[in-house]
Amino acid sequence: MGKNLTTRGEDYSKWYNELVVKADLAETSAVRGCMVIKPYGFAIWEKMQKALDGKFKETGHENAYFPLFIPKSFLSKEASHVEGFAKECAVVTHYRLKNAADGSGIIVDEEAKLEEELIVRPTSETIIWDTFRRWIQSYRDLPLLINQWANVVRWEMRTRLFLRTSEFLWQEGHTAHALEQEAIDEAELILNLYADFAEGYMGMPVIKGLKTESERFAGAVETYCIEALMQDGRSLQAGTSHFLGQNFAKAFDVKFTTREGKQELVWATSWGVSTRLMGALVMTHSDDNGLVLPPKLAPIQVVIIPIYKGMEELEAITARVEPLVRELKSRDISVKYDQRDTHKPGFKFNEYELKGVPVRLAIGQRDLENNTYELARRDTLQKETVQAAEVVGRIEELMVEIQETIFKKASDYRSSHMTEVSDYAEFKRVLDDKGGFIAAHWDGTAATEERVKEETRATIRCIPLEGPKIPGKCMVTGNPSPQKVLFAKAY
RNA sequence: CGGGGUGUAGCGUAGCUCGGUUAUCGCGCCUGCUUUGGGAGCAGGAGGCCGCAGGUUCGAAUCCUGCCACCCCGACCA
Repeated sequence: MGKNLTTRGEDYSKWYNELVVKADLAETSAVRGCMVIKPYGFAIWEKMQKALDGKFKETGHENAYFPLFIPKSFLSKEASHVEGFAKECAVVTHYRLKNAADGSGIIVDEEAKLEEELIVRPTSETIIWDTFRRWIQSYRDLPLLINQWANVVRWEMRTRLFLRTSEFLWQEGHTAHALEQEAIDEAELILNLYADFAEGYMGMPVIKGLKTESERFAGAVETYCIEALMQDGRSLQAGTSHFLGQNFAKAFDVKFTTREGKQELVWATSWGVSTRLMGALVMTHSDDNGLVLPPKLAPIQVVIIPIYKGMEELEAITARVEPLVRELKSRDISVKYDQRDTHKPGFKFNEYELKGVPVRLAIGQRDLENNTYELARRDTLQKETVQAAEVVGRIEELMVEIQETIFKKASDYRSSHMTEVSDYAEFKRVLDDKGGFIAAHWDGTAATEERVKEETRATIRCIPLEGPKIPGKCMVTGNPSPQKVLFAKAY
């Protein structure tokens, strides 16, 4: 473990990569663009999964699982969908290997060529809608609210741990509805669910909005998104929820019989969040000492570190700690008592700070004599000495306080990096000097959006759903604009 | 796929311009003793096809050719 996590600003990307590796979340793998998620990182992902899955179930969704492979012909059934994903698909062409005749090793057996190539799913709309056609006959089968936890593969040119890997884990929801408005309501329900999760669990403030046409999901009529601001002033798309209209119903011929006996196409949504949220979590809260995890997602919420000389002292400390561990566990607080004799307390302090454990509790001879504990909180690095009788209550308070404090800190950062501008010169100046979100008027055309992107590398992150909608004039062309939109450099 | 860069122990590196004993240093790892309230100290030890293949040479980490891999900047993207 080094002390050199301090390069933020100068080289944020390097800082991020080192942090992910040193905090034991993940590492690059031997497979191009893929990563290995390590046990500590996966434990955080599992907490995210559990919280999200609970929310999906509360709102009537059910989990299912669909194939990893998609026949090439399925993908091409929806025109804009295939166009959006064609350039980044891994393709299975053969099903057998053999020993090379010249003994040089294993080669692909050309005789085992598939008649139809299989695509490793980049997303599952097509395979799922092919299935939905058989599941949906009548209005009684609707709405159909399905989610799947899965891995997908997108062969990106450039990858970054968690933020963009060739293979990633996610959940993808796919729903079918009898009425257009029902599907729109579903897409918005999920958008709000994602935002509540991001803010309530991750402590990460997000902006809910609509994507512009050019940023829209391939095959969607409307794409809703949540956008979060990272500490280097760039925006990260943290989740999307799509209203698909009847595009996939048409492509896969999914019709149902209405109450009146008529045949109609169903209305659809799809939505997803991925392990990218792990990257967002790291980039939102971490500091130069390492990760800062929100208590609601921390695999270890409290770590207890004994400070002792000799086995007798350790035994005395352990005798006092064990009932405390039981008490904390009974209150659903995850606690680790680290009595390894192979590392000194100072080493452990730094290790758990690096890993973002919200609360550290230290106990030594001094505390045994005074009947106290030393509590240290990760978010502010403040220490306090607490009487033994009050320690459980104080820890419970801290779980809430830390969750609130880091959310507030991230919110304050975002507020201070949200700038309203009225002209293009000011826009460029703010973008260069400060970064963050910039609210500006836009004439609604793809041409203007493209021009801004080329000239400044900033893109329209979203058209915000909330806040004032005051008309004005486009900062570039001067043409009328119904409301300001949010620009930022993005990941 | 375009432009730039780097491959030396688990990680980070020196050496390469100008070829020459046993390949440098730090972290980590192993053993022992002493330590333990903020990343321990001392002593000893293990670990290398110097990215791969070929060439030049008495001799190659170092020079030449080819290949491969990775990183950064673009284009692409959750």
